[in-house]
Amino acid sequence: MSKQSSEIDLQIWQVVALIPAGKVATYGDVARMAGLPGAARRVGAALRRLPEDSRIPWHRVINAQGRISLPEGSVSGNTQCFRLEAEGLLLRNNKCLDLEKYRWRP
DNA sequence: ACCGTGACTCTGC
DNA sequence: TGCAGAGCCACGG
Repeated sequence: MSKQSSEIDLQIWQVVALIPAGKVATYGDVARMAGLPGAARRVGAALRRLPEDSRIPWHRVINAQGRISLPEGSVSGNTQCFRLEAEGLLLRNNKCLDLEKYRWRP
């Protein structure tokens, strides 16, 4: 891994770390707040590189449709779903949540 | 430097 | 509501 790419990952992780419990942000939001407007895909890549034991609340990052972008049934996907519910977020139809209600607006 | 890739997003049919 | 297409950005081979 190059030093610069790690810098961007750190930037993204720092933004994600700011999302309060009970709130969520979309990949696009995180990218914009990290100074990388339009680089939503880059955010996903950064989260994928997070260490397994990281305390960064990566589960609070969802897609623009209010749904979990991880494959349904995957270990990480279930973990994200579980953690969101643990924070009191209601998943409509068991997979969709109300962005208007839970979206983090700094 | 070129090209394929992806935990994305928006538009249109 | 669902899916395909086309932008999108940065990375890695």
